[in-house]
Amino acid sequence: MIEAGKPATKLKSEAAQVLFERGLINQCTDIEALDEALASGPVTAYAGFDATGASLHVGHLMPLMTLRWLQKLGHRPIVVLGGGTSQVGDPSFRNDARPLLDGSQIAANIAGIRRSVERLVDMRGPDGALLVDNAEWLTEFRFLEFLRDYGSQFTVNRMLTFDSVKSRIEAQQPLTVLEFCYMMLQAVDFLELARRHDCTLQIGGSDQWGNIVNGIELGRRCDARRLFGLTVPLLTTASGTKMGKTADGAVWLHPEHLSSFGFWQFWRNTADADVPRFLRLFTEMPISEVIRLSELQGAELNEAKKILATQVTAIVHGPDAARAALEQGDALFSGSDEIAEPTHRMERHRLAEGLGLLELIVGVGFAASNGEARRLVEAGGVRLNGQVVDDPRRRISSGDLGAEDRLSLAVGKRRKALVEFG
RNA sequence: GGAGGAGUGCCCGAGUGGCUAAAGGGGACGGACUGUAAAUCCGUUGGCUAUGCCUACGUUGGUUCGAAUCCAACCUCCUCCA
Repeated sequence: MIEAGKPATKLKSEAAQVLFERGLINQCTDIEALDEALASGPVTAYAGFDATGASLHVGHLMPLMTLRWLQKLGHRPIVVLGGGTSQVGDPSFRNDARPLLDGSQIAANIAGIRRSVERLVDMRGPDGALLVDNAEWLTEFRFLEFLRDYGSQFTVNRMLTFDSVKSRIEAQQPLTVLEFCYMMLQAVDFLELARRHDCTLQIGGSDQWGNIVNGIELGRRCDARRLFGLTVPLLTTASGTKMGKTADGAVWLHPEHLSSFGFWQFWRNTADADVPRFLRLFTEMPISEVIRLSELQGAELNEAKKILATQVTAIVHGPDAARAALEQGDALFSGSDEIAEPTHRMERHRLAEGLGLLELIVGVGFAASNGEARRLVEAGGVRLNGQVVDDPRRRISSGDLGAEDRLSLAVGKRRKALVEFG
């Protein structure tokens, strides 16, 4: 087993080298043997995603990037959607049980997750990546059969030693049998994929180590198979917090939960110290280019951040969305409040009715209530046609309209609108 | 089944009859500085037809001139005992 950060002993396979230099390897059960396997022919690798949310988020990006690289280098990815395991809930490193999901929620979540996955790995063609749902086999088992076939291969003694459940037990928090069996289910997944698709490598987050190891063991005991496990690093920011939060919560991959521009902004706002690492992990630029960009200093790093944002957005949302986001970003921060195209439309007669500034701010969605809008105005954060307005009672009249009956409204540095009255 | 403890604003958490739209912290937002970074500093952080009104401290009722604060019942969670 290797730990992250240790220098790569001469790796033979391109795949292992790439994953290593990208920083995608945290731990591996047997890097030499895996390297050997990757060098001698195509390897089938899988990563699983439970349907705990309606969309994947940036935390899921690392295993997906790993699969993407493997695919690019001639190996074959399988993405497992946890339609079965989601009915149980992974207890790993959690001090309380997950709320149980019902079937319709799981189905809806899987549909959302699938769309992001399809962008990241190529499912097309006979050699394309495979997308499978573990409900396919997990729901088929009968209880006694399952216990006899697999329950006999696990000892509670060993299961209790895993860090992933230790804290729960030490904290004397209840760990139900249902949750406790999760690791068996994931182990069976691996075995099943090995049998069905000759899958020999499982990739997961570092919290999945225990679950992965169980699968490897099961493969050895049942079928004398040689399986491998690889974990990707936990994604944290330079400031030490678990990464992936914005004002509205997690940084979702699905455009319905976070717009492609919002996604782009997230990466554009990366802290300086995170830029080199993120370029490696989340873009596919040659390492030489990554290094060049990483060496930029001071304000020049902003260029690197834009490239980072655009590259990641292109991977997750497509090149067109990435380009549009870049343009939108440039326009937004060009210094003026001018935007080329109207973002909102309002009925012209509202001017005659005495449209208030606060109403306008709420109308374009920059504040949730008049009170909030009022505070923004009083704090001097609101600009009308480029001029700061600090009177909350200000009314909008036709005199405020410029060419084509438009006016610009901006709140803070990053929220700008062009309203057209027609 | 028995005994005790807890449920407060986006989150954590103080508050045990009026001065409480509720300390403090976090987060978020706005401002200054700047590079859309980090650090720092300042301000704001329930709603409204706004010198007033309404809604809010698990739920429902009650005591009181007046309750987040007292009482009762209920719901949820936790701890200990059986």
